[in-house]
Amino acid sequence: MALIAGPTASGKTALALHLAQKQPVTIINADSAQVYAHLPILSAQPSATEMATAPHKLFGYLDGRDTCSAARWAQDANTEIEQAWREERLPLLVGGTGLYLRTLLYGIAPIPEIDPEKRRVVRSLPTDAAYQALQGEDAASAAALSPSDDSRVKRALEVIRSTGTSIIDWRKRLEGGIADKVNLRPLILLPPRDWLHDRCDKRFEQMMELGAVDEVRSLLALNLPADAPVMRAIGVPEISTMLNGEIDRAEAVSRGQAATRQYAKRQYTWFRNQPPKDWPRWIEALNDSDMTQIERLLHF
RNA sequence: GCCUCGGUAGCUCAGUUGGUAGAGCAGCGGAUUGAAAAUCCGCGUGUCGGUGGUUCGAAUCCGCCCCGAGGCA
Repeated sequence: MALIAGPTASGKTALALHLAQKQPVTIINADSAQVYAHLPILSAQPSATEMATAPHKLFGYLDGRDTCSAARWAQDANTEIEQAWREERLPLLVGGTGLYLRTLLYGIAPIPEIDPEKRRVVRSLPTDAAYQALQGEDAASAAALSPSDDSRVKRALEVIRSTGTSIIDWRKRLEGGIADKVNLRPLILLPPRDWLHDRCDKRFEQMMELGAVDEVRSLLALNLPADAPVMRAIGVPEISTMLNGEIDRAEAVSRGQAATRQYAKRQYTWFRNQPPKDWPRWIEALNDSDMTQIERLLHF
């Protein structure tokens, strides 16, 4: 199994398509926004033409009413990997969601599904109230978190309320990882920041030209819950604000570009520090002339 | 040509009676265990347009010059 990871706009898709010319592969999406069906443009899914050149899996396969999760994706990815093997194709994972990839490879705590009603109650709490509750119900977790870390505070609270066990105890076990069952050939793209920023800026402008606004308009018409993950994909809040008439197009573009750069930076930090040290890092801008060398790194 | 206003961080701007400067945004570093394109933590990065002067001390006061906007001609 091969793996290409790196920040947004680092050229992962182009690289994957190039590699797909070299040997039979199944390209498997490892990006948490590209799993949803409603934002092919804004989430930067490969185009239909691109997808026609090789089997593509887990792109746009979920409805926005669904909520993906690291564990859900890892399970689906595992299924696709095994299917690819049966077809004698190399699974080629491509994406920028570090947590998803980590879960697939190294597993995750076996926490049961959260009671939906308890989740609803927890999520409706203001952050400080949730933190106060957590201090009372799971002091150890509370002590380990920043009181303003809304999503982690609420996750810890829903876990203690739904399972009766602290998330700290759950996390003593990791289950489901496939790292020791696969021959992994990973590559991390960490191109120069200036180059990446430039590509982030151009990419968002291009998305606007390709119809991102219509895409968001259609998404809004579905009236999905405000906390649906697809609703907070980069560009959705910015373009929604524009459609409300609060900002003009130029401002929406500039905010969308900034959000893209900030996201790329977070991914950069993740991929620089979280993956094993022995995973190769490609730190140059991605050029056609480097392809031979990259193929060698990935054992193509 | 004269008058007025402005020139302080990458951008938009604060800066009280003179004590070598600080906000927002952007940016940078970090965290990340079932919403992760989320969430959170940390960090001012500066010849205060230039130059001469007053002063123990000037972003702040004075002179001259440069640049930008507007007004009068």
